[in-house]
Amino acid sequence: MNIGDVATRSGLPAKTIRYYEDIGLIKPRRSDNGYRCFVESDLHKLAFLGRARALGFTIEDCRTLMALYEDESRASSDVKALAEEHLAKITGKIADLQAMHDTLSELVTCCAGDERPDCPILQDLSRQISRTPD
Amino acid sequence: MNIGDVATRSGLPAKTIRYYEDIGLIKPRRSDNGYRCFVESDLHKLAFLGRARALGFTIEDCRTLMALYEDESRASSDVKALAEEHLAKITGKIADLQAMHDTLSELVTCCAGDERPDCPILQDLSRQISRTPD
DNA sequence: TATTGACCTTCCTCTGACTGGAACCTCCAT
DNA sequence: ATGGAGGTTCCAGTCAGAGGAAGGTCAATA
Repeated sequence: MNIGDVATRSGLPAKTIRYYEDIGLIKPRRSDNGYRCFVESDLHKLAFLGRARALGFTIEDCRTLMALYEDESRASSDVKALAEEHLAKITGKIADLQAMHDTLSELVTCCAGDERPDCPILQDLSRQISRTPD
Repeated sequence: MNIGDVATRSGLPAKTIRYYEDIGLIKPRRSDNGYRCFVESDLHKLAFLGRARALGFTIEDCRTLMALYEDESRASSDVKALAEEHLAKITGKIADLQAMHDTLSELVTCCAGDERPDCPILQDLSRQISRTPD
């Protein structure tokens, strides 16, 4: 298989696949003409990577996950620990975004959104900061 | 005020303040010794930027918000539109993260997390992808 | 006066995970 | 012979700074 076929079947852009080879996540063979020559196991790895990335794992996490996947003697606790750590990060991000959302949506609700300049959004952003006491 | 004072009072790192000058968000004067010389209005702008960034607005959004803030004849609808656009992006990100969270937390729940290699997380990541039909 | 240490300056590189583009090569069909 | 669709490498850019090196400045102290 050439890279185009693998891109189609894995759903990953060819650029991304080349990048994954660059950073050592996959090691496809080469044909005599220099083209990358993918076999089913390469495709399988790429699909694995694609799904792990879709779950928000970093590339380094993916590297670890692949290593665990290929290690027949792994302990599932190692996988679970990695996933839980990642889950905690996701939870944190959601909380951050939710806080932004809440603040912003309240400001948006308060803003008339008409042709006048008065705007609670700008007012909030420009709140006076505490001065140093004289 | 030197940059250290402004950093303390605005809560922004000095590096960030220099960067904001670099990209033209602020234009502090210089003292004879070459030091940046900040006045209250610079501090006010930095606080504005800090809050806008804390709400997740991009730097370019911040640039626009500052321009609107300084434009006495702005229409609040312009501010509101920008905020609503940003709010929609936040909402989208939350949904994406929530989907990851849901999937991942289910997988984590299903994983025994012991010394055995069997792991539903890895199983899910390595699901066979559909083959091209023969 | 010399020196210390805190503070300031610019400049350069690095981050993550790609994406876009240029310049060039290869294959297959016409 | 040519055209177009694929493939290749390499370089630069993204975003919003962070980290660090090399050096200048200032105020206080010995």
